[in-house]
Amino acid sequence: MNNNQDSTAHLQLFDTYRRGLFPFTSLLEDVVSLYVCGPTVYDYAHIGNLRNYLFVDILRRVLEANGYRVKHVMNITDVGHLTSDADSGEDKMLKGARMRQRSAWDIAKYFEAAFLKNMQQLQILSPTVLCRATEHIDEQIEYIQALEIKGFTYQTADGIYFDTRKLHSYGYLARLDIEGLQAGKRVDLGGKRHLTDFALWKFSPDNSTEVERQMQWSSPWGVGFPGWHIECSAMSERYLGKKFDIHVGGEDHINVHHSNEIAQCEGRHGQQPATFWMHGRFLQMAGEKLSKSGSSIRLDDLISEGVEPLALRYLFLTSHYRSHMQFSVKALHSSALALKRLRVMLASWPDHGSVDPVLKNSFNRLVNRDLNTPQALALLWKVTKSELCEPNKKATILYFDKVLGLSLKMNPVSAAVPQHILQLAELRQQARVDKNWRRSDVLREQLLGLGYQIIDSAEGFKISRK
RNA sequence: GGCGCGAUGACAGAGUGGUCAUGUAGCGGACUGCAACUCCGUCAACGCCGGUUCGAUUCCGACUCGCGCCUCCA
Repeated sequence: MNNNQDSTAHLQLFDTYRRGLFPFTSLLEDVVSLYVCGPTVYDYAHIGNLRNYLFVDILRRVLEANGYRVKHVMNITDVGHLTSDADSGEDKMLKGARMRQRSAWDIAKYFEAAFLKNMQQLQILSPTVLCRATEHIDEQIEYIQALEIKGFTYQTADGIYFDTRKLHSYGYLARLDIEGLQAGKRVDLGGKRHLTDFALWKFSPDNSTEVERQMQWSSPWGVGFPGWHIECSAMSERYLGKKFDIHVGGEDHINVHHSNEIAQCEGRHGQQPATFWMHGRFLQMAGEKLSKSGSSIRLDDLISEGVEPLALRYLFLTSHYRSHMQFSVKALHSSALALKRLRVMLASWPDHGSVDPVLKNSFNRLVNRDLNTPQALALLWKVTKSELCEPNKKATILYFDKVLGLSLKMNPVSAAVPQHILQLAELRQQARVDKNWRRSDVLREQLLGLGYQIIDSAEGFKISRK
């Protein structure tokens, strides 16, 4: 909407379903309905998880920059496999040790809060609706009943399953080769009829030797809990209807989770739920993906090493969301430095300039081309070196920052400096006046060790966090 | 075994059939008591082999290497 410019300026997004870049048009005139597969809250989010939500945040901001209001729904998967039976080893032992004496419900609540805090630290806008799987059990049961009535389900010893053979289109999103999969299957089918069939409802183990599940509900099929995929279908429909504009998730969801969501929706309504399917690629470290169970890095780890959260945001924006990114502390530091330099530069420029219309246009064009933040950042740096007057540079860059979300207006130099630090800095200044170079160098080293950097100038000195 | 993705300078990472990405680092210089900050200047790349083309890092094909999903995972 309201893109009165040429066609290249119109928002274009990559749709996994059609495997290509397409002009974005919304179902309703000025509202975009967006569903995001949120976190499973059984552990801390690592920075790879966070990258994906940052991608969503950019999408949201770009949509808003295009004049849309965004109805942004994200689920919290708080139905986990947090049973007391250890069916997948060491990871759960670690969790148990960390969270000893706490129920599955408490754990979900705890990690949800930790996740939301990370969102805030990265200046990721809150969804307009945040919905928990455990609070929508009725909708899920109803959804399964609807599928049952249409004949897409069957029962096995451990649950109710979706029969994927009943849908000719199954797996189209992932371009799955069903026959090939079947031929090369590596997993035991259990009671399933076909490899791609999946659980809609799982029965609680009624074996008395096993400790009772902490999270379970009664249903028409018996006591149990919902399958992995049904929550997203049930909740997206609840909040956005059976057809909405954009569905987002990580690349790992293409093959299974989203294929199954589509299957559920096609089973019930005869159509797939979203116009656009968008997927963020993984962050990697040393060439490998990060994982919740293996070695991973959390935002809190970085913060405790003195890294500002928004430096991570900057780093992520230097790559495209559809590329794998190699994370390293070195790269993070280079981003932190770049970010700081931008802020110092902006702080030194006068306010009350006006946004340059040509550059504004170029910026919008870049982010409208499938959220090309790397090029948008490159443009930003070009603005700093452009012929514009300083107030206008500043206004233009702050306009960019509405999408980038880097708090470029923050002035690192004027940030509060503790009194004792300031005193040291003044002692050093006095030593310099006395030409006591040795003493002044010692004090400078000391301040640096405390994380503060002195910037000398003709008029005196300034001090800022390193 | 099935499906898919990638290979760009020291690092991170865009992009393009023939002109510069960008940031950090490096190098040279200015500034400085010495530094830092800042400023000016500067080096540097497109995995390998063929093909298409006047011309390919960019298009096509083979190869090598790497990665993801198929099992909870963004």
